[in-house]
Order: sequence, then structure tokens, then C-alpha cells
Amino acid sequence: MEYQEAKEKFIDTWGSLGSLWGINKVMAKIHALLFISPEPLCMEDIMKELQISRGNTSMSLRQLIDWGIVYKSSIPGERREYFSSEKDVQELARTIARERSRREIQPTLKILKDVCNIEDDGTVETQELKQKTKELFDLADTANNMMSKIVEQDANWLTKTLVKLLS
Amino acid sequence: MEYQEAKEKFIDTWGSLGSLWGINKVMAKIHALLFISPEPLCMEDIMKELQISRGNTSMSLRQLIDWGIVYKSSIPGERREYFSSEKDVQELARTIARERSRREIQPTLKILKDVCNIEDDGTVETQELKQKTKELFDLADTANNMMSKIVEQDANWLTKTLVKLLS
DNA sequence: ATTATATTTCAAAAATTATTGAAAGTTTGA
DNA sequence: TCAAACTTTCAATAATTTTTGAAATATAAT
Repeated sequence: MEYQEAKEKFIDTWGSLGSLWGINKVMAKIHALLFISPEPLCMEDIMKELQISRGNTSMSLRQLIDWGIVYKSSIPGERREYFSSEKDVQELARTIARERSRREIQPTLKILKDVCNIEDDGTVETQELKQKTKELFDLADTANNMMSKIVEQDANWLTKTLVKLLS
Repeated sequence: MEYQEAKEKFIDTWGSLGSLWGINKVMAKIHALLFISPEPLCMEDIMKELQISRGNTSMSLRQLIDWGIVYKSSIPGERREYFSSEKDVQELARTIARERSRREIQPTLKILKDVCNIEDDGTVETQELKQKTKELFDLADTANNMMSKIVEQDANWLTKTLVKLLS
């Protein structure tokens, strides 16, 4: 496999994987491109490389910056802006985990909590609803807490913990 | 909040959360409905409750059964078939983790491995591609292994481990 | 074998989501 | 201040995904 083919394969794979972490295909592809690029790229570079429109590039970059995994940088004496990605995979994972928790898990937990705390009217249906949502709440809360722990730790905590778990 | 309102809220929330674990909204809603239903339901019940067509119900149920989180059961002397969901949240989580790994993570790992093993032609670009995909591979592989471990363990391992991690 | 009941299939329609591109807006240097 | 270089916005369009519904198929009782 040649460099060009490998690069395209990686960008494409990462792109279709976007849904796994809650962003769309173009966003994920731009991130992939920046992630493996040794130098920051400008909008023109990104548009040409991925064959997407100026508008799409602009909005996707904004969302990536909003997520906190792409940075804007300017080169002194240059008019145009350059973009680069977070290069540390641990930090990348941590940022993604933090954002997903904030955007999706926390709001869900809130609703599960409300639902499992409704008044018990004595019917089997209500009891089942209360019990099952409580169980889901506990599971999701525990998983979310684990994610928070990971987020707060130093760079090597995750690796060390996993090694311990797997031994 | 009344039973009916709480029920609808739960089904709706779980529905929009479907994307988080890779299934569509109707599939997730049907799963939610069965999850909190004390008794198995037939197609007619599900269609009426969620206001969806017969065809959609049929196909969604098939996919849920394919995922392994909904079961078909027949009541002796009854013509129609009944459906119920896996009720144990731990087992549910384990099944979902197992399926996601099989459907998305494993194929991605394979491609990352191929890409990071291309021949080093000495250019900075190739070296960056190789290094970054290697780092992602390692991270994803570790995370996937942790998931596998969780999948293989007995029912209480997850809880015990998490408690240990959080202490 | 026939009928009544239940389920599946799949092409067409609807709904949702992503993308374009041109006009409006910004910024910088002269 | 002006004009060139670049970026953003957003209504229109395109692509994708989901849903419908009616015909085909299956099943079980008589």
C-alpha cells in the first residue's frame, strides 16, 4: 500500500467512524486529515484534499474547534488562518469523553432520574417502569463516573489502570 | 409526573439515544417499550403504542432480535407471536458492548493496523501517518480489550471493578 | 384444501441530515 | 479609505436514511 492509498483509507475509515463518537462524516474526515498532517493546513488545503465546499469546510472546522480538538493558528505575516488537530491521542480521547458526557449522558441521566422517581401508584406497570429506569440510571451513572475519573487523571493513569484491569 | 407521561418521556429519551449505541430511533423505542413492559407484547400492541407501521415494526423487531436484545416467544394456543426484551441491564450492556465491538471496532482496528504497517518511504508525511495510526491503534485496542474483559466476566465483575476504580 | 390470521418484503414516499455556492461580512495592508 | 484576501452565513439543493403500506408469503385450525 502506497502513502496516498493508506492516507485515503485512514481518512475514510475515520470519517465513517464519526458516528461512533457523535460527529458527522466531514467533521471526522477533516479531523483525520489534520491529525496525520505534520504541518497545520489552511482552508484551501482542506477543501482541495477532501473535495468539499468552502462553506462546509468553514462550518465543520468551527464545530471541531467548538469540540476542542482542532486549533486555529496564524502564521506571522500570513493573512490566512491555519488549522491543526490535537496530536496527543490520550488528550484526544479525554476531550471526546468529556464532551460526550456533557452533551448526551448528563441530560439522559437527568431524565432517567426524574422518571424513576415518579410516585408509585401501586400498579405493576409503574413499578416496572420505576425499577427498570432506576437500574439503567445506576448503570449509566457508574459508567459516566468512570469516564469522569479518566478525564480528571494525569496522562498515564488510563494506561496504568487498563494494564491493571487486564492483568 | 404521571405514569403515562413518564413512560413516554423514557421511551422518547431512550429513542434519541439510540444513535449512541448504533441503532435507529424506532429500534431503540421498541426496545425501551419492551424493556419496561411487565408482559411480552405482540406486534399490534407495539404498533399502536408507538404509532408506527406494521412493516417498520416487523423489520425493527427483526434487527433487535439479530442484535440479541429482544426475544420472540409464543403463548401456547395463541396464533400471534410475542416479543420481550432482555431485562437484566448488565446482560444488556454486555450484549451491546459485544455487538458494537464486532460490528465497528474490530473492522476499524484491522484497517488501522494495515495503515500503520505500510512501508516507510522516509518522508515526514509517511512517518507521521504511521506513527499516528499506530497510536490510535494502541488506544483503540486497549479500550476494546477492556470491553472484551467486561464481556467475559461474571455478572458482578463490572460493578466490583468500577467500585474499586472509583474508590 | 380452504380460510382466517399473522408476518414479511420491498418499491415508493417522506423525513431528516448534509452540502453547496454565492452574497455578505471581516480583516489587513497600502 | 479602499481594495484584495479570506471567512462566514444561510437559503436552496442534494444525498441519505427512515417509514409506509399494500401485495406476497406463511401458518394453523377446521
